[in-house]
Amino acid sequence: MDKVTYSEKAIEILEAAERHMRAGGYDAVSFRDLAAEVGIKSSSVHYHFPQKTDLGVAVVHRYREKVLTALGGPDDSSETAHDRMVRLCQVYRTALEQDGLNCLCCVLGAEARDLPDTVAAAVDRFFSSILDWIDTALTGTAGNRQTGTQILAGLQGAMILSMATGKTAPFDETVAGILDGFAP
Amino acid sequence: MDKVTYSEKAIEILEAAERHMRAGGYDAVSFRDLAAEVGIKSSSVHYHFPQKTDLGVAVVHRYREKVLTALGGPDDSSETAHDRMVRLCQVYRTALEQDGLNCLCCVLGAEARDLPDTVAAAVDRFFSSILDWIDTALTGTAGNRQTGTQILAGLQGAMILSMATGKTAPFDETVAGILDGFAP
DNA sequence: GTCTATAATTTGATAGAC
DNA sequence: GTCTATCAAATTATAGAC
Repeated sequence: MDKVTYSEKAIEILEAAERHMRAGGYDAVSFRDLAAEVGIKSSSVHYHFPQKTDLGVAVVHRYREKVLTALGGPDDSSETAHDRMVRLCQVYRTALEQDGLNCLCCVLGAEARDLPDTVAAAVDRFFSSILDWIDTALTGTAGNRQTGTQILAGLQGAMILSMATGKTAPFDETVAGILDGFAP
Repeated sequence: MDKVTYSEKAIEILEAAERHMRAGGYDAVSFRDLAAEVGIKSSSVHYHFPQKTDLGVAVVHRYREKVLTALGGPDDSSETAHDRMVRLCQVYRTALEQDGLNCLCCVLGAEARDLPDTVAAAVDRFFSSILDWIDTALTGTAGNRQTGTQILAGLQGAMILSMATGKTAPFDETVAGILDGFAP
């Protein structure tokens, strides 16, 4: 697979870049700010990630792996589809409540038209992977790709409303509606 | 009311700024680019909108009024709640298909944490106004504020998925799910 | 790996003439 | 209202020493 390993310092840079991107988008990341946060100079950040697009792609790929890991397997037969959707919603809620930050690909997806092509492609791949996960998680239910799209759209939109209003209520209300679709 | 009138040139600037913001967010707008697009110099743009935050707030307010106008009255008694929700979805779809651009407040809401306070407040007001419209439009049905939040979240998230994947299918599939909730 | 130094460009913003 | 001219700051990025 295309697993990549990073030095400790590179990981510090990736984490800082992710925070800034989730708060303000691709343009909210600056090499100088990142450098100051991890205690080096901006030219040293370029050593780890030559171009900003390299950093952007790496952040999105890493975020994708982190989310998929947090989601766990979508095909554990001891679970119901409802269990899995609860977990999906929980992963998003933790991101919102614990970090106080948006989903990375919610922010980048919104400004996708202006993103460098390689970064936009990584964002596209993120959504594709999450939809695949949901697809498998819903196997054997009335769920199909369309249901998965509706669920994912609801989660992304719910995050926007919560970030824009500064309240968690919109997110929770939307999630309640999503999970109701799986109640008996 | 707080209606504001603008000169023709100011309107040209507002329209250009809206396009850039809907494509790439607040930082995608530059006074020099706007100036070139409307055929004047950047210092002349500052004459119309002294600070960038002034421009940002004006764009959001103007967008809100345009969307509310496009939505029309939410309390026409000759319509059903379903009719009104179809119109709401149609307004969003037109924005996506005709302009090829995201909803302005979907982009700005996603990066709300890093926006200047006055701009973030304008985005908050936009969502509040749309939720009020939906609230009224659903009067007399099982609809309440929570249902409205779910519908609005679905629309915003659907736009993100469609912009990020470059396809309209995710939007249409999500809208179909939303409108199904009002079918007999 | 990290540094200093620097280049080339872009940004928001202002002063003052016309 | 628009212009020229300018500023201070920030941006991505590179060259070369240690």
